[in-house]
Amino acid sequence: MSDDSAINPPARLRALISWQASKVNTVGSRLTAARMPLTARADFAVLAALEEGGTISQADLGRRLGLDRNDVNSVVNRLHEGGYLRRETDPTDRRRNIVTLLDAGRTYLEDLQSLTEIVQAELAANLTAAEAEQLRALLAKLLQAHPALPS
Amino acid sequence: MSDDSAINPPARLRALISWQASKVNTVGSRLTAARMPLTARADFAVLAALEEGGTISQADLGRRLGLDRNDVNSVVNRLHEGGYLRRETDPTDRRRNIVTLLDAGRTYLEDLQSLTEIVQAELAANLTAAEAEQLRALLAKLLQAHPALPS
DNA sequence: GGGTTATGTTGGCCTAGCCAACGTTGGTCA
DNA sequence: TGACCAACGTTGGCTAGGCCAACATAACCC
Repeated sequence: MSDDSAINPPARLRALISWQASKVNTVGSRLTAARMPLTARADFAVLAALEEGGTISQADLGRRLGLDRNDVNSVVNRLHEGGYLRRETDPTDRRRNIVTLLDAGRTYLEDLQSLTEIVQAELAANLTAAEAEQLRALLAKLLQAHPALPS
Repeated sequence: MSDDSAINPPARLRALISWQASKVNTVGSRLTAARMPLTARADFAVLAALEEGGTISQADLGRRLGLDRNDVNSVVNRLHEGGYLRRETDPTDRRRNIVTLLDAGRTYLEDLQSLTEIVQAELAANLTAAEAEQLRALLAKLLQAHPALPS
């Protein structure tokens, strides 16, 4: 079998955290796509932010999630059309749309949580629990030094 | 300053390796884009594979890099038009295009290597050298359990 | 009261990953 | 040998994601 040698990526790439992260991201997308529509990832992010943050504006959602305003907008549109959240203009600041999680959104969130946990387990299948925790800690520490949004 | 609390992503997301990897990938893209055109990443991958693997076919390139055949094709097109590599049909198997790195490709590769190292340092700015090495090892171990390509 | 800033919204661009289909070529096996 | 099957390169297209620009409205500041 020459599979192993053929599949091995070049050392110059294996040395790059950015390349590895890109590949982990790709594998995660594939595992996710096997269990839910890909757009459910963004849904999950917004729902989780609402569940944790309560009623917040779309702009705040974007800042917490590291998403652009217009991208938040399209996700909120989708979730609103699905009846998962309520969207109303903030009476104290009429520029803002404040968004509130509805009960349907909570159940949707928990459904996605279950599927997500399966995907995480598959993704980290080769790691012990301690290694997975270490990996999360290192990734978090790396991310801590960088802004969630470009500007 | 309510920045810290506002910027913090929800715990449900922080617990996901896939979400963290996606964010690291995004940050890496941003840092990369500040130093080179984004397409140079794919160039770098192909050039590195050629430098390490010698003369190989496009299909082999795809397998080593985890890229789809048509994506390899477009990168090879770009590099060929730039005069960085030679592309000829394999005399022993006329289905294949075998691709060879040229001198211009080597210098281009080294140029990208320099820029890439800067980006890696910026990306891992918050990690010690030991932590960065640990992170690379954990990501590699995670990736080991997954195929580079879907099918 | 005038300029600046934040917000939501629309529209668009590019990269990346993926899939389908086609013609060509090589391999298999009946 | 001939007929099917697999691999390859190539073209074309789809989706998601990250990003930017522009606009109107609304709040803020001095």
